[in-house]
Amino acid sequence: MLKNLPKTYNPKDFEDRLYDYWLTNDYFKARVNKDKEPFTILMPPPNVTGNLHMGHALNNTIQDILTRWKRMEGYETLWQPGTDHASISTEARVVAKLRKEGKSKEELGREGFLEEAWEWTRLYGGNIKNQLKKLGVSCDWSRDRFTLDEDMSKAVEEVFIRLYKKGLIYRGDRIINWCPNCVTAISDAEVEHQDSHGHLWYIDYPVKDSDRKITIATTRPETMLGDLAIAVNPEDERYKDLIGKMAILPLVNREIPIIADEYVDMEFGTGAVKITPSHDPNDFEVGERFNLGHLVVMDDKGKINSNGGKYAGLDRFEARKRIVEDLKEQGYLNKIEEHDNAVGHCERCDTVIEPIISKQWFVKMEPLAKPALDAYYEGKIRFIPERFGKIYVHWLENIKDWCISRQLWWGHRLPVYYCDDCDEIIVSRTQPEKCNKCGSTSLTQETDTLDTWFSSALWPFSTLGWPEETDDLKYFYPTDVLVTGYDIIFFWVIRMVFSSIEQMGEVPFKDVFLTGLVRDSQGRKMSKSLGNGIDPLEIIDVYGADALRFTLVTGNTPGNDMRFHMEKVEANRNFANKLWNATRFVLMNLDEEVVKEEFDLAELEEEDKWILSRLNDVIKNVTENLEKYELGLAAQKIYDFIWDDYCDWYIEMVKSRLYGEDAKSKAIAQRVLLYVLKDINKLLHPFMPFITEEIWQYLPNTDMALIISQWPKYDERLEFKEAERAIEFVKSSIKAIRNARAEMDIAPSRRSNIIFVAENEGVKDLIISNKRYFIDLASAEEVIIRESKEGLDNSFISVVLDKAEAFLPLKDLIDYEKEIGRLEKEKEKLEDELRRVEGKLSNEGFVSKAPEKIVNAEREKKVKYEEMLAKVLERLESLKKDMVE
RNA sequence: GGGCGAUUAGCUCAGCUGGUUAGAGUGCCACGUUGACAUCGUGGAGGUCAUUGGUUCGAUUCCAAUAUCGCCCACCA
Repeated sequence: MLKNLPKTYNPKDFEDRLYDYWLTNDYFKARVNKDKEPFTILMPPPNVTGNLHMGHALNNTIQDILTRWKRMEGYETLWQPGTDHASISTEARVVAKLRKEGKSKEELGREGFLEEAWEWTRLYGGNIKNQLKKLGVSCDWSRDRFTLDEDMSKAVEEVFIRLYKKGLIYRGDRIINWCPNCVTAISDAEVEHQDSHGHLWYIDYPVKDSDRKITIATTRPETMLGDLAIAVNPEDERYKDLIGKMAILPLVNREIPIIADEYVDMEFGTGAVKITPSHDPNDFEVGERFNLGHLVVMDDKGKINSNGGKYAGLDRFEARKRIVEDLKEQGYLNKIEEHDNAVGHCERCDTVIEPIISKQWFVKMEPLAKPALDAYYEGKIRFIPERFGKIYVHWLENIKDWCISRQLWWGHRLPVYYCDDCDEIIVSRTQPEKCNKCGSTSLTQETDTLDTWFSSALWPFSTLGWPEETDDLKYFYPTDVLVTGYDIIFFWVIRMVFSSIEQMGEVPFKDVFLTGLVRDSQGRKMSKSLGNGIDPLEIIDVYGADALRFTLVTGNTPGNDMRFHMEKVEANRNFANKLWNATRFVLMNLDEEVVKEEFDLAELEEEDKWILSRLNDVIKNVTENLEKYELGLAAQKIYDFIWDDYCDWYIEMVKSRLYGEDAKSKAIAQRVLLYVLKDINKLLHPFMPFITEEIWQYLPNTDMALIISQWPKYDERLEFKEAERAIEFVKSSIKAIRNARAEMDIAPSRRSNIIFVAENEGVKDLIISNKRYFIDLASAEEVIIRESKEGLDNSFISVVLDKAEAFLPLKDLIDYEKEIGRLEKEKEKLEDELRRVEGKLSNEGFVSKAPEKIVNAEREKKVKYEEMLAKVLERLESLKKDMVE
């Protein structure tokens, strides 16, 4: 006797156990194997101290589906996991923790602080990995990497040094984005522009040796402390005579020149603009052109520094208020206008960014961007969906140099040493003994660390052992597909592309599958501050990982945001339950001895052929969908096949055989049931790995784990188009009969004879050979075939079918009015259809230009509808006549 | 200021290269305790596929414009 499944589907009973089972059997492990094609996916490394959120759940589910599917297809699959040190974020959290303890970063010093940070990482670092495991991810944990691992760091240094030697990394004074809260420079990508309602302050600057004034407009009046000029457009008639004169900076009484530069827009404001080279990127450029020099008036915390005179020490926003007050008081404030503009905010802490001149390290982007663009144009990189290619191109075409130095400690320290005596810069992996210029032995290492994305940009090859030429690297690189959120294209995707092309000479991945955002049920972004986040782990706890996974991939297309509804998770849990119970049913009806043999093609009955043929189709379509990354469609097809075809029809059709006396027929049914069930579990496995593996363990004749079983293949011997047509006829007839009965309020339990009158021998045979289904599924007492309609009067319900008519003798129940109503409805439906078809066919253009196949199909429909309509009309007339009498 | 996406049943969404009686889940209504499943079964109601043009024999599907919502990019002080 076969062991059967527990009575209720309870994912908690087996999900963790199966994950351990897969792990201990090394099924996730990838090895260089020359006999197989490799398939590689890089997991976007989550923040090491982070927690699993729906975004992770979504993209890791997708990656796992692809990985499991490819593994079953026979590829040597590597899904490379790892975590990211997330410098700014982690450092901020450690700093916050220290603050709570009354300590500060500075007190502890660099080493002490790093110890704390490592401790923190050890404490929380495992969380996200364990959470991912709950989801069922089949990545190779034996290859787990952390961006601060020694070999990862080695790769980082190597790339830094190479780029420096090539002149692609430089140090310089540039306007960068400064976050006064994080106290570090950040890159352009890390700045978020937010529209805000602000003001435009018009300030009068007196012109020296004149009674004239020149009025400028500014959104940041506090920066006037650092003004080094006023600029006007050279073509501007209003100011031509002032060019070359000096203006007097109000409040500080410093003299600044009035200069002319094309950059000034005559239409905006007053056409005159204050130039603050140290606090504005445009002004910086003007300053360079005119050699204005620099004057920084703010410190790293966003406070006015000693160059700000009496305002020194004030926070920038406080200073703004005071300066405006003072200007007003002293009569310099001309007017204030409402003004909307986009203000840069720190992507991580939401603080208003301060553009400020600062000495930082940069990657020269132009030479790196070019090959990355070419790769795209040459089709070496493909985006799914395609539209994101435009975003990629646009960013690369407008790229600016990448500021990579951060004033943080948690991260990769720049491999840079400065000579204390001659300021020589030495880039070296280890501390040089002496300065190679002046010979001084007094050298200091750069204190800055690198942007976190500098290290994750190398992930595609650093994880495979680069710069060593490892076998892994040769075999698994380049990777096949990257699955990530569209919000990370600039941060990560692009940087991996140019870094990989530069170092490896080849793109890091062929396809980029972009996911959308998972929103809450009201369409809002899930966020901590709103408190509307849904914890994937709680969902898994209640409904199981399979239900969650299925929810995340169905009814969703790449790159589109989705809303998360609990009802959907529930529906998918129900689906799992359905499969569970279908399996229970099958198992309790299998004879172990019987199913040891496979079914014989010659002995198949009609519905066997039908389900096998349908399965064959599903295999083909699902595989095609997966190849095109149409995961949602693939999932839907499997779902429909299992629920509709297998459970609702095939199992129901086969029941009488299982309970019947015909041993041979019964045996075949058992074998087909099992055969199809096995393939169902295979097809569903990538999507719902746990329940399918669990079921697999109970199925007879399975000698290995489902996870490493072979993906089903389309088999042309199992294509039975004729049987499909036959069963489709049976199904639609049963539905029509059920429908008629329901509309006539006849309880399903009340059986009645069904009398068929067929129009030709073929249909007649079809009905005879499928008799039993009408008994089992359409509440037939007995199925009777008659040659003509004679005697089938109005005491019978008439169900008009294609090329046949069914009659249900329900004399005592029949309600003429109801029956007329039902047939009227049928009539209208047919008439509508007929009108549509006739409209088409009477269209000259359609008949002459449309493909013959389409035209013929319409012609067939026309005949069919006409025939059916005639029958309906005949019946209606007869009924109405009867009514009158 | 540029670019992009969405608009299909009450709700959430599929619908891939133009031809289907436009689908699913959920919700709603009616019926159902048949030996896998009430986390179920059977049936039903519910859509002029945002609007307007265009291409075409034929448009939910392709093109253009409009409207509404949303997103991304951008140094107009």
